[in-house]
Amino acid sequence: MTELEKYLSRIVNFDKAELDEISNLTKELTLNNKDFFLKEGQICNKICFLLEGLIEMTYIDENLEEHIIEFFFPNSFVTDYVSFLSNTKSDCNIRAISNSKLIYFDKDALNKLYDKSLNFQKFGRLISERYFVGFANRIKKTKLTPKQRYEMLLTENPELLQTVPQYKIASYLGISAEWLSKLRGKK
Amino acid sequence: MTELEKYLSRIVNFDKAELDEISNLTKELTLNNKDFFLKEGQICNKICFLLEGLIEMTYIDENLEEHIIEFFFPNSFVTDYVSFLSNTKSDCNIRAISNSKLIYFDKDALNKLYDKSLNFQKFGRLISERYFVGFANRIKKTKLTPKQRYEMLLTENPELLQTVPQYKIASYLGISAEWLSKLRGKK
DNA sequence: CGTTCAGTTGACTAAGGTCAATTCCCGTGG
DNA sequence: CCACGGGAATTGACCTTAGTCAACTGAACG
Repeated sequence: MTELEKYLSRIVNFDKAELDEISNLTKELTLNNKDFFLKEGQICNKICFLLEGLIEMTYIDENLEEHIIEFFFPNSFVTDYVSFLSNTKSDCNIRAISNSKLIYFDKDALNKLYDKSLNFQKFGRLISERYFVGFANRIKKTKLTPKQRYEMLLTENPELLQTVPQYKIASYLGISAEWLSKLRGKK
Repeated sequence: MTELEKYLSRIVNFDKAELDEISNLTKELTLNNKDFFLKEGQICNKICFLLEGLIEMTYIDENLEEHIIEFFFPNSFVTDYVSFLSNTKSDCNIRAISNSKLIYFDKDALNKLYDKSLNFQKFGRLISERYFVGFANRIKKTKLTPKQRYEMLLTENPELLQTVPQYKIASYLGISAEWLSKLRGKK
């Protein structure tokens, strides 16, 4: 059983034939460090599953400043789901920040799948729901102060601080790199 | 055709029988100003459709401070979708802030529906996706400064400032009521 | 008319940003 | 093995934004 199949099986109770059908749709993709998976202005028409490596998703605001909005780790889906769903140009960049191996579905393939059976529809629904729960929690965290957000990251995701340079963490938390450094020093 | 049916028809191409089936599952609910639809600690097992009135969703942080995370307007769905989906206790309050009329589905009814046909699964998926797009945009906005968030609200949703008291707007924006007042004065 | 609660205003304070200088780390070429 | 060059992190001085608290205004409603 592949990593993708393991992951999927935890979400929906697919039978062997269904898993095969999904696996047959996937294509492989290799990204080197700093390669883009998606550039601002493109429409995202893929959903990726990250096998190994590390990916960042950034957003460019109206002042042309780039903010990290998400890190993606192996065994999770990588996509600009908003662009994907609404078929609109992405305002995000998605970029490998270490050499990465992925597999992906493209949109047409996925939509065909959805129309094929209840289980596949259910799968699509559950993917959305998972994404959604993650984002909803993010919104709640934004009501915290930067310092609280940093402390929460420390307890929930300490390994992130080892694997990602500090200025990227700062961007993710929405604070300046200098201030993050000062926060860390204060301990 | 009811408002709900109109709304649904814009999402999925249901036939008459399907729409009837959905409508038959709904129950009516009236909330007076300040009545709760959901209290912290409860599991949300309903999805409501707001017919008239105004609803707020708030979140109580670890310092026991209450923050508004969403306003709901007529012809939209009202639920703590996270609690609903993951079957966990909500950390949110959902409360009418004017007299409101709603109809709702409960979870069991909806799940039965989902298993009935592809179109209903699709409906569930699309509901999630819509919710999701809304939340994703919220996350991007949190990278802006409070002032920028206020200005964005002004241009995108000016009527909100008429219908909702200012201290609630401040809570929604994540700033103090005094500071919002000062921002407004500076124009 | 008082009460009450939302909104405003001002003085003060604290959190966090900005800029610049410095140091640290690490890879690369000699 | 060393020198140096560049990006990341730290530190300090200074500034801006926003929070806090308290006093005041103002409208709404009995």
